[in-house]
Amino acid sequence: MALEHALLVSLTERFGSGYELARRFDKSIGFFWSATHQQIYRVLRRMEELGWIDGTAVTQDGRPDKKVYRVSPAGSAELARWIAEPTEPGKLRDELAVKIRAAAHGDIAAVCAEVARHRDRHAERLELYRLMEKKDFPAPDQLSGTALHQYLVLRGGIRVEEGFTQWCQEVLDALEHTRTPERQRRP
Amino acid sequence: MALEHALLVSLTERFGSGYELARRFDKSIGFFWSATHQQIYRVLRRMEELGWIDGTAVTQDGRPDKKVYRVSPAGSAELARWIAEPTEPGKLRDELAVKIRAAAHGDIAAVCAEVARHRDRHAERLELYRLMEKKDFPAPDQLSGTALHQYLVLRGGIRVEEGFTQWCQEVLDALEHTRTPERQRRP
DNA sequence: GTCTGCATGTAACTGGTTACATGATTAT
DNA sequence: ATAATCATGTAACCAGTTACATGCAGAC
Repeated sequence: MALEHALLVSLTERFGSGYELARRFDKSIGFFWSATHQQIYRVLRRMEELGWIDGTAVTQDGRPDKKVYRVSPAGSAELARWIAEPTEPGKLRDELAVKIRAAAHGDIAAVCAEVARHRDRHAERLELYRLMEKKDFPAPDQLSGTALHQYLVLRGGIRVEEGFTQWCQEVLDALEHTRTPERQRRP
Repeated sequence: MALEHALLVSLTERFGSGYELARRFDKSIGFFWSATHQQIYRVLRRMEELGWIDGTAVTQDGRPDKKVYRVSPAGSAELARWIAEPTEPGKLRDELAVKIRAAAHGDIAAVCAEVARHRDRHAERLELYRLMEKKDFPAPDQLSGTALHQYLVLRGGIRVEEGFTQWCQEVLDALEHTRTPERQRRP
């Protein structure tokens, strides 16, 4: 049920249309909770039915009409309620781990290539996040409120990506070591 | 599509019934890819239709009959094919991050409690994984084959849980610091 | 004249969860 | 008695993805 509430957060801070929300999701919130525009439209409709948000049709010229949503008092209450409610830590789901575990039943060289690819992807993400950290939060000690919370989530992303890149490297080292054990010790 | 292949791995190493697979999933593979027994039964049926596995009804006395599955040559081929196929790094989905991001719109004390709870859960998992590491893999340098791959996946779990516990602590420190900033400096 | 951006939508499908049912055996 | 374990299943549901459709505006 987090998508609804992620949208409530986004709309609380700035009202907008489904399209705009989908674009916002490509940044910040989308790093840890993503959704396609179809899913967003559907959820917005349901949220409007529930009375959590109010939609207003806005006619535009030169552009398609749009429907702008605002959080209702009921929506704010729901968000506050949800925040205080305990959540189960979600389970991990990593296909790469399944492949590593399955490596003995296939081509180990291919698994290595795959792990290297993932390592590079995670390293890229990590670099992006570190750039954002430097640029958007140069003085983290002085942060408070929403800016602080945004920073803390970004820190989470950084830690996760660090963990993944390091793990991929560890796996690569171990797998390649067993593939060519003698060569490692030659002068 | 990873559940099918996780089941193929499990069945390749030891044949078994749906029930047994579900129980195995509670350990090892289940740490990074879990499934309910209903989902497993359904997927097994589909896999049998595809010819990846062969099921044999086994009558037991004193216990309910069961259906034991074995991987067919086609199943082995499919597993090998899948292993070599590239996969997209899956997106993160963490509700806790959404809550932290939303903290300004609700009760920050409740968010702190939630973060502390998650930190403890992750710390428990971490301890469990470290125990498994010590007990099941006392000499990781000598590992090879499936045992090595199991170990490497466990290492991933350890890194992830380390990252999460540390992140939760960082968030807690930051949030509690802003709640009572003056008291931190009193003698 | 083709491509990108804005803006929304339907339909079909996949993957997974929740709730419930059955029925025997063994352990407390 | 009653609870847990073994073993499988149906049905309904929820969340999310993929594919496709529409149509105009502005840029190249």
